[in-house]
Amino acid sequence: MATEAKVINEAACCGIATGSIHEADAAPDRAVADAATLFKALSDETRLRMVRTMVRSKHELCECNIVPLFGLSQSTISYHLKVLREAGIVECEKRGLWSYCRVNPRALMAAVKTLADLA
Amino acid sequence: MATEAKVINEAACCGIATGSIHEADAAPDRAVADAATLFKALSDETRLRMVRTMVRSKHELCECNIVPLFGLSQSTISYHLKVLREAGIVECEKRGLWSYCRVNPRALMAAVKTLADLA
DNA sequence: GGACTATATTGACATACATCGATATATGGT
DNA sequence: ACCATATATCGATGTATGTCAATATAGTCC
Repeated sequence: MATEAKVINEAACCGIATGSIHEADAAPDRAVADAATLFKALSDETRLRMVRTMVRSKHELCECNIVPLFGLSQSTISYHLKVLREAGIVECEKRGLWSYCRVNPRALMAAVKTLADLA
Repeated sequence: MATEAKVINEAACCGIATGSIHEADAAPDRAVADAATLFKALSDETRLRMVRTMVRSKHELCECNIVPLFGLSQSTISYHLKVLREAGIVECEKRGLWSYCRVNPRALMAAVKTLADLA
């Protein structure tokens, strides 16, 4: 029951020492599920451009600042912001009519750590 | 023509200082395109599990080692390996009938750097 | 050359995603 | 109360993606 995982013992067709393969690494779990959600949010070019714009702006941005930069409809930008929000990458605060958004650096750092743990 | 990018000067509806928004950050370019490809390859749970298995195995793995771990058809695993190869994350070497695969740590590190540059 | 095996490719299919226009919701000002 | 504006949601649509079974390709061994 320790962290030492089960190991595959059958002979491999190709001569690889199968003892070095840990089934647990191939199994689905929370870590890969979360990482997949995060990377999925970052896998769209438009969303990456939005993140880059928010990060490099000195101030938080509202949707009305963002829309004219991308040549896409307001509803599409709103959709992308929602994806980024649900992945925890972006945080928005509603003040009056406007929704002020900024990147959550801790979420990006968590992604960095996930990747670094893989490598 | 210097790296100082164009800036948006129109008045914002919401009171954000628009002078701080740089159009160039929102523009598509090679950097975001490459990053999107990379993150897209990492955005699937099965592929992340494959990467994790390869990274944590002491030896390189061939497809015949991988297929039985995932409950997916051989053609599906082959497809995922192709996606990972084309993103530069995995390298495979054909020796005889077998294709020995391992993760390219430099590619993962490049992804880490891309993310860290964003944050 | 022929039988066998590992991997790659193809075609079909269902589901997910990005996008739009239209509409709904929420807030502020008059 | 009414109107104007910012954002969210909905319905439709085309394209991309993940999956499989079947087939093709390539290498090994007799």
